[in-house]
Amino acid sequence: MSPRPKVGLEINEILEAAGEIADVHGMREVTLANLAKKLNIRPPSLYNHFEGLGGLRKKMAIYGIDLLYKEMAYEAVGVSGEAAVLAISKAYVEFARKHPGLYEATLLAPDMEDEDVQQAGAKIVELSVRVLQAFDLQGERALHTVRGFRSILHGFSSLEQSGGFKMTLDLDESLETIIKAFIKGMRAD
Amino acid sequence: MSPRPKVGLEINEILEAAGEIADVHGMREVTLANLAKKLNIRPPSLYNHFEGLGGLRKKMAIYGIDLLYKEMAYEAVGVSGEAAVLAISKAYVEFARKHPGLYEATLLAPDMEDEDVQQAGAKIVELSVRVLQAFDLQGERALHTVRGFRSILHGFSSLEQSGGFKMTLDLDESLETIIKAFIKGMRAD
DNA sequence: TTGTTAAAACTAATATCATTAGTTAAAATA
DNA sequence: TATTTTAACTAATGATATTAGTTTTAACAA
Repeated sequence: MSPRPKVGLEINEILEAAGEIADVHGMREVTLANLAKKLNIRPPSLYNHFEGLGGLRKKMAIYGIDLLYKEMAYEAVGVSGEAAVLAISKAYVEFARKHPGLYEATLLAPDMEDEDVQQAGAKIVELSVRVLQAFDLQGERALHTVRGFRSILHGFSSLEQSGGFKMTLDLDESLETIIKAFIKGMRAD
Repeated sequence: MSPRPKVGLEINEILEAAGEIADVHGMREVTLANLAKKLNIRPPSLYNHFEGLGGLRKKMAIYGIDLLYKEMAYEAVGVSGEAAVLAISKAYVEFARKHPGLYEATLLAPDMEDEDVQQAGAKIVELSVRVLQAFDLQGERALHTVRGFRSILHGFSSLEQSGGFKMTLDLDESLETIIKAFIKGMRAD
């Protein structure tokens, strides 16, 4: 058997620390220097845990997507139809609000086509598909619906986070109105 | 009067060069070093044209937003109602396709709350408001509609650009279907 | 308990950046 | 032609990511 020395840090502790920096100061401040300082180690030591800064960004993206998925899935239990769609929608934007840095990280992977990143995202798509299946959409229309749903969630969160919505108009009300309208429009033949 | 020496580079030539780098290699490659090399000057000389890398990113964001606005406004002439909404929607995603780097730049301003950045974006919001007015939406519902419309366009473009849509399903058809459904749902009382 | 092994830390060094300071060249206006 | 403003330059600094090679640490086997 191979010895598995448990010395120092677990990858999850590292991602947690990196997530904290990202949430508080933004992804721009997630540098190997800053991360190492927070962990009380030297920057080169981080290379034992991931492949440089790009590797860290990739791992952070997956970490964030997984967390996002978990919160969506949690809110989806025990509800169905429109209520379920609204539930996972709110969970999505709530995640972006609570973890602005990690949400930013989910969009900052060096290569979004990467196998692992795709796989993490696929779970969210799958969840969306399952929730939207309640509306019995036919063939291609079902696929268009999923694309639209994702576009709304992602666009809404991004715009909200970057201060794109200026008006003093309740944001949660906007999201609910938008989602309801989209579903209604998609169901109409 | 103050002499205005025209020597060397115009700010627009610089932004054009920076935009080229961004479109071909991504915003990550837009460094002062790379930009200076492309312009055949030394990196510090760029500080005569903008305030460091942050200043460049801000100017690129505004430059991109302006360009995006122009293309949308161009496609909006001579059409009305749903056709107009579809026209500016297509112009939006087409811009992101033709200028992936500049579109990336529009989201990468160091401070999205910045006065100049806000002002550039306001023109697009205004155009959207004007086009959506054809549907006679009342009060707050009109504002929710604009928010939803922007979310769809931004989300769709971002996801398309980062390879978020995997299925072999026509993208333009998706966009048209999504926009039509959203409008239909918003018009329904 | 003790030796082996693999993981994870370290030091030292390098290359690439952005950035600042101070200086020089160039061109448009008066 | 002289002045003034702009925009280029050189030189230097500090921060960064990254590589190479080495040492320490801790789990496992003997």
